[in-house]
Amino acid sequence: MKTATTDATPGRAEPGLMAAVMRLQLLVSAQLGAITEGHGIALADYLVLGVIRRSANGVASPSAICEVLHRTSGGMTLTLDRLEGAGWLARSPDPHDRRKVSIALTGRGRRLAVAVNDDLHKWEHALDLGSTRLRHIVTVVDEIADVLERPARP
Amino acid sequence: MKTATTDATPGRAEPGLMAAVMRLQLLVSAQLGAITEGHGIALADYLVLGVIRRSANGVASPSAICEVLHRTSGGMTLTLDRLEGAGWLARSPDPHDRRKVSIALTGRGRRLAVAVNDDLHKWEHALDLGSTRLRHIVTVVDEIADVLERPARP
DNA sequence: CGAATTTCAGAAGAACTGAAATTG
DNA sequence: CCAATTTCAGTTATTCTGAAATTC
Repeated sequence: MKTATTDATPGRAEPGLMAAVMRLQLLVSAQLGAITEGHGIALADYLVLGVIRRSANGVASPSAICEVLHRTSGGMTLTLDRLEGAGWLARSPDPHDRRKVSIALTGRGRRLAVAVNDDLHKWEHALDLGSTRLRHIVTVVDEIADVLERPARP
Repeated sequence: MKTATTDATPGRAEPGLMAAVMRLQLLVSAQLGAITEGHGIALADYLVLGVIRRSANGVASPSAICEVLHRTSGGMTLTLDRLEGAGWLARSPDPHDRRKVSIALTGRGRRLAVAVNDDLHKWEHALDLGSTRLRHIVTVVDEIADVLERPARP
């Protein structure tokens, strides 16, 4: 019976999408983190600002942010408290449904997010990939993400 | 002249390698985390096992692991304590240089790592990308990682 | 003695879980 | 009354920082 192990060979046997993506993830986290820290914000916190900035009308609800970033509501409250305290975002009550809260960036928050974003673009350019190549890469990355995003088949 | 501003338009203006990679990162973390948790180990801890398993002779030093995973030595000591306590790895003194310590997986640790790896492969297959397409994707991901890995030009 | 490697002690910060409060 | 949304309280687990110990 040999069906037990899928991979008995010690060396690398398959392409290994996961290993590749994990390696990319570690490198990206380290470098993006360095960029955001340079602006005085943690990567995880910048992601929150980014989600808000990219939301419709620049406004998002806490629960929507939770869903995108895979975080819990309780933890997000703390994070939003911190970011609000830093003056990067503001809460405001939803006029139509008073259970809800709208989160929007403040001027400072938007400026920070844009500044970080600009650095990211510079960083991309410094990679010195051709723009054609860049577009191709982005297409492929988006493709993987699309596949991962579609609901796991039941 | 259009080269000046990076992004004045509200909508999406550029490919945005970073946004794409970040999205991928979030999706991958969530799904890989779910897989490792299913085996009773956190993703971060599994990464440590993975680094050891893929090291030469299946042996690594704490500092080498730190470098790969961008962690501090103090923190790694705690992590190794935990993983050793769980019976997944073992420390042994280096015979040539007694300042050093060698970390190797135990049988249980290796079995766990292999089991997780098998699940990752199944998961990859379930994505149902053609194997040609898969190889292409891996190639592209590796290419980005290679670019990021080479020292930031001075 | 200076450098390298690991570990220890203490602390901080972030996130989660479960329950409570408010509103639809 | 039930569901949805956010917040609160308490806890837990993980990591970091800085210094100490050992050895080259």
